[in-house]
Amino acid sequence: MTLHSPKKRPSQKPAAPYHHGNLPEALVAATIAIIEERGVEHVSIREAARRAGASPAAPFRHFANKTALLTAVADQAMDRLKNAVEWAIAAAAHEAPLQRLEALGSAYLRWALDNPTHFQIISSRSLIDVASSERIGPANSAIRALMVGMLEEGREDGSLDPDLDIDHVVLMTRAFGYGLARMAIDGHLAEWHPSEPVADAVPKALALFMSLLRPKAR
Amino acid sequence: MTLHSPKKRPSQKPAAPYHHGNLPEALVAATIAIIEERGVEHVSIREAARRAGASPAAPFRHFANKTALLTAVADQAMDRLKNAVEWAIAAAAHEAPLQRLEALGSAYLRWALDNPTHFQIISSRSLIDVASSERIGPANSAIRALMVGMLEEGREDGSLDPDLDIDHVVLMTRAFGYGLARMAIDGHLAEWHPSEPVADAVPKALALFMSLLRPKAR
DNA sequence: CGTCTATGTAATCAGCGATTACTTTTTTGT
DNA sequence: ACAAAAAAGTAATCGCTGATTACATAGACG
Repeated sequence: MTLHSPKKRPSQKPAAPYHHGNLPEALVAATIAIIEERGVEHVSIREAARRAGASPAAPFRHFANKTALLTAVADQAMDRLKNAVEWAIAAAAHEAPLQRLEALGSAYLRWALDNPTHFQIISSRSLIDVASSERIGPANSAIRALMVGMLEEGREDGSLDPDLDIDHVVLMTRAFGYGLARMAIDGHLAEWHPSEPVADAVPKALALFMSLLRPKAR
Repeated sequence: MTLHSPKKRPSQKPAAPYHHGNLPEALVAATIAIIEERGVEHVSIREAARRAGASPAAPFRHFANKTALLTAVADQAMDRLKNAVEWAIAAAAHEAPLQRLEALGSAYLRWALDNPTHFQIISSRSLIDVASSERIGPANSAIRALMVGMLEEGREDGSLDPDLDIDHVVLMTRAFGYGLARMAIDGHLAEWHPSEPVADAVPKALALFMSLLRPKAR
């Protein structure tokens, strides 16, 4: 006890400094882990704080409430979905417009099935607050704009019936894709269509839908 | 205090007998009221018990847990949806098969928009336990069977492309209808398609979808 | 160096789902 | 008719939750 440095904390491990360093990110990561382990309905602020090594009240310094925390998770998830979609479109850049639309739908559905918990969060409107997010609304608008562009192109080159109102085609397409993803993730699909594994039925349904969009042989 | 009847309870009002009479039903009704007032995520067993005039523990004599209570609500809601759909089909009994399918879809969507809270409950797979319900699974199967019947009829009379696989058409149709209903109820539709009131967009999207199902002019 | 601010904690509140032990009523068998 | 059993209620309690308040500490910055 003579020449030892007069540190107040002689313990070996760094022993959790008073300030975490990056608590917000740690909380988001912990929340994602909870969701993946136990489902989105079991998320609790206190558990996230526990995992991040903070007190139960600490999260409230960074997130006004539980909704804000989950909205931060949703923001991150939405970025990933948007990236997945944009990457798939870029890979299909040389194809016909309705092929690219199908690629978009395929990427959307694949991402949803691969990341069901993230999909549930960005889809929820009771757990998150879309209005207070800076990413979710714009990302959805961007995806919609891509769809509109492809459909307009398809109308010009004759691969889409020119009488169709594009706004409603976009809505119909989104309703189909969203409904299919939710059915698959929430378990409705397995109940409704038990004859086939979900992973097989989803792309088949998408292909069928796209085939209806194209002009029939005449 | 002499000739009065020796009743133990001389109070004027019946004063809440020890046994409620029909607590299960009262709890289901109270739960529905809570859902409609404050949303499905604010349902609590204790609040339902309070409204039914029972102690916080009383509900557990009739429902094993919160899920069981909400499943009872869902059972009742599913009956109503099934009735709405069957009534609409009966009213269209004289029409062509794809017209009847559209009538089914229209009734489904109208019921969903008119009863958003009930729709949310029967659609949820985290709040209720479909496997332990005696109504939900069969009702869904019945609706699916109606759709299959109409589509088979449509294939025979030439109003549906005979190459289409009916199982996948049914799945696609259900995904579209379910997705559209959820988008409308959860608020996605207003975000995605802001140019038009939800109540206008839904039937238009349905009509558009049905038009794709019919053979094109050739 | 000293102060201000950001970030953390402890203590507390009301509400929740669920369980246990106990009480009261109704049903039922003889 | 009546006692025993079953059904239906209650009170008290547990551990958990979201959120708030008052206080403590660390870091940033003049």
